[in-house]
Amino acid sequence: MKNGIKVGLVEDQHLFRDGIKAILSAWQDIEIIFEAGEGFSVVQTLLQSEQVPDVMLVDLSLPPNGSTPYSGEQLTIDLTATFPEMKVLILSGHQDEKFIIRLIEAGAHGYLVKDSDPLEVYQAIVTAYEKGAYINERALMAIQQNIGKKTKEIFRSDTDLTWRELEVLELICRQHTAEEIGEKLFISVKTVNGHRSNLLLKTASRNVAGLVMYAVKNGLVNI
Amino acid sequence: MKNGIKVGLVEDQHLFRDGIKAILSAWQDIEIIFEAGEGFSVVQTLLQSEQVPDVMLVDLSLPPNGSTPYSGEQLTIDLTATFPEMKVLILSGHQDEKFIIRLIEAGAHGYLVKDSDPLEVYQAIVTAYEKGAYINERALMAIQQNIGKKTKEIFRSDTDLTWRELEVLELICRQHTAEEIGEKLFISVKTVNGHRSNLLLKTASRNVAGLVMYAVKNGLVNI
DNA sequence: TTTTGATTAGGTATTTATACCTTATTTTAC
DNA sequence: GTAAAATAAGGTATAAATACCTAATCAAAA
Repeated sequence: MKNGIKVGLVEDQHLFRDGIKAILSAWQDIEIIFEAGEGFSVVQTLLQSEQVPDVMLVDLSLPPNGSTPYSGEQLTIDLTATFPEMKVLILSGHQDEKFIIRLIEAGAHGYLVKDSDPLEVYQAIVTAYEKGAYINERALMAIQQNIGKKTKEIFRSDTDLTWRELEVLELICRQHTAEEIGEKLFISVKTVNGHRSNLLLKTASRNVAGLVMYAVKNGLVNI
Repeated sequence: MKNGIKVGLVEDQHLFRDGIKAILSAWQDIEIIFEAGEGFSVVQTLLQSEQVPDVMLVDLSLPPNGSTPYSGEQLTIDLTATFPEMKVLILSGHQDEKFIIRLIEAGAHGYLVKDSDPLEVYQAIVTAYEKGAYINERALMAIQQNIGKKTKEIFRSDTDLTWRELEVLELICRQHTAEEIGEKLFISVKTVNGHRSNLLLKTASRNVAGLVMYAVKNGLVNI
C-alpha cells in the first residue's frame, strides 16, 4: 500500500464506484484514497485534506445534485486549476467523441468509456501518472480529426449553434421544460426561451420536434 | 460454490459488469454462471446452455446493438416467458418511477437503481430467489402512487404502438401540429390528441421531445 | 356471442411553447 | 479600440400541447 499511486474516484453510481474499487484493489501499486458521489464538494474537501490523489477518475455525467448541477467537465476544470499536479481521467458512459475535445480542453489527461476493459483502466491510471496522459486509439482519432480547430469552433463549424444553445438543445431533447432548463442552467425562463427562439431560427424548425430531429441528425445529442 | 444461487448478468458496460461480479464474489452463496454484454442473444444462448440462472440481473437501458434495438424491457418479457422459474431483477440507471410499473408488467421480479448499496443487490438476489420478488421501499411507493390511476392502462398497454399511433407519431416528428395531423389523416383534432396521449403513456414520455427521441431510438422514423 | 382493443370524437382546464418586441452586459473578433 | 456576437432578461400575446375526463362505433378475437 505504501508508495502506490494515490487514486481518487468521483462517481455518482454507488455500485459502479464500489465495482471500480473492487477491480482496482487487485493491483498493489494502486491505492484509493478518496471517493465522492458528487462533484460539487470535491475541491473543497481535498483542500482540507492532508493528502491529494495523484490520479482522479471523474464520471463525465455527474448528475445535478439537488439544485446544484456540477458536471464532470466543470469538476475537471476546477481540479486541474486547483491541483496542477493531479491527473484527471474521465469516465464516460457515452462514447461521443465530440466530448473528448471538450474534456481535454477542460484539462483532462485521459478519456475512458465505461465499457472499457478493467485492465485498460489500470493501464490508464499508471500511464497517466507516469507519463502525464493516457490517450487511447479512439480518443486519438477523435483528436486528430478535430485538430486545428478550436473547441468551440468545432461545434460552430458544423452546427452553427453556440455553446449555450447546445446546452439548451440537449436539455430540450431530454424532455425538460423551459422552466426546468432555467433552473438547471441558473438563468431566467425568458433567457431559455430566447435561446430556443434562436434555435428554431437557426435550425429552421417549427417546434421542439424539429429541434430534436435536428439534434439527432447532427449527432448533438446521445440517443 | 456448490448449491449457491446461480446468477446471470446482462449489462453492456464492461466495467460495471466486472464490478458487480467482483462485489458479488464476496458472498459464497452466489455464483455467477452467465453474463452478456447485450440482450439480443441471451435467450438463444441460454436455451442451448445446460444450466440456467436462478436470478438474472438485467440492465434496463441496454443500447440498440447495431441495427437491432433490444431493450431490457423486451429481454425481461422474453426471459420470463421462456424461463418461468427465473427471477429477473432490473438494474436501472435512471430512477424514473414510471418504468417500474412497465417492468413489473413485463415480468420483472425486482427493480434496483444502479446507485444502490452493494449489500442491497445481494439482498435483492437472495430475496428474489427465496421469496420470488424483491420490492424495495422506493419501488413500492412508485407502485402505490400509480395504483388506481392509470396503472391499469399502463399494465394493459403494450410496448407496441398501433398503426394509427405510428402514423401520428411520424407526423409529430415531421413537425406537424395536431390540427395539421388531423387534416392529413382526415380525423378530428381531438382524436389526434387522444392518440398523442396514448403515445405519451406508452412511451413513458413527458412531451413531444420524448416522443421524437423514442421514435428515433426505435427506428420508427427516418432520420 | 361476448369481449376486447382500436379508432373515433367530444368537453374543460391548465401548462408550455412560440412569436415578436426591447434592452443591457459581457465576450470575442477584427 | 471599436464592432459584432453571445448571453441575459424583460413584456405581451397567441398557439399549441398536455391532463383528465367520457363515450360511441367497429372489427377482430376469445
